[in-house]
Amino acid sequence: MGRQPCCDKLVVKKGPWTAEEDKKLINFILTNGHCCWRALPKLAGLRRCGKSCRLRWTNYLRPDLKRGLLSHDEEQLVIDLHAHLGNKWSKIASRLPGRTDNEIKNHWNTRIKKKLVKMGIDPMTHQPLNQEPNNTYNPQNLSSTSDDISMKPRSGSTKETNGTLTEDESSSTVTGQNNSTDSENHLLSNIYNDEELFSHLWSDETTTAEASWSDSNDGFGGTLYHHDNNMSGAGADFPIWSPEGINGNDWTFLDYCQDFGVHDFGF
DNA sequence: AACTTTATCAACCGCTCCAAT
DNA sequence: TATTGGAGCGGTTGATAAAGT
Repeated sequence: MGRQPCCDKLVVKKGPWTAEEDKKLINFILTNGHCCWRALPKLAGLRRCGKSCRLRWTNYLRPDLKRGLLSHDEEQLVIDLHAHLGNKWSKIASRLPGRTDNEIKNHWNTRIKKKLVKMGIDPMTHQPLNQEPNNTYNPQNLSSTSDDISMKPRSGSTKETNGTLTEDESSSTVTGQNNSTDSENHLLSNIYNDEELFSHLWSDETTTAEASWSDSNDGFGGTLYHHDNNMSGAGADFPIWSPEGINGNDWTFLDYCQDFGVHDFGF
């Protein structure tokens, strides 16, 4: 007996989500939470697969999402984390508040990968190209060739035990020029400079960001939403939310709701 | 201006993981 | 312990925009 498909492929709609569908999904989750993704589409009146709803929510509609291009520091952190974790995009994303695994994966494949190759670094091994993976990695060879990404030296071998990195990784630092905002820089530099905090971030325990999301998930009480000024392109047409309410708060979640009609969200 | 190529990103697919039974 | 089914993850695709010729 085969396994039942997650949804009736003949009934479910595919392709880009419409504003109307977004509205239904947001409205339902705000009101009821997402108890069961499989059952959600029917309950919410959507002709979508539960998986599709989950993806849409986690990658696009979630209120704590920070959209727009990754800042230099975020990019640097992704490279660093990728060197430790490999293509574990969800784990990497969990270290970058407001970023999704899909977003990071896309960014890696479309931008970072190319930059690293351009710099003569193998994106998969993080070793210089034309060099055996086991050979000693010498970051000084790279610093002169890197344009806007600098690779930090790997201290010791990459180790991960049950998802928790050992101490010599936790003390690693990220260097490089940046073009992100002062607040981001301050935040990130504090993280990097605080070994204890960084060590904590390496652990698999729930991060502060995740916790804050959890806190705000019960109807988003007390959560501040903001528009990320850095966003660009198509993303600018969609809601940009973050729980911290930093970086200039000129577009709130409620504004977005207003576009649909606040009443539609049950407020 | 028209066409082609390249880049980007939202969304889908199929698989694995893991909790419940 | 084995089975089942939901959730989540990573790879890939396809549509669209932007850049180049």
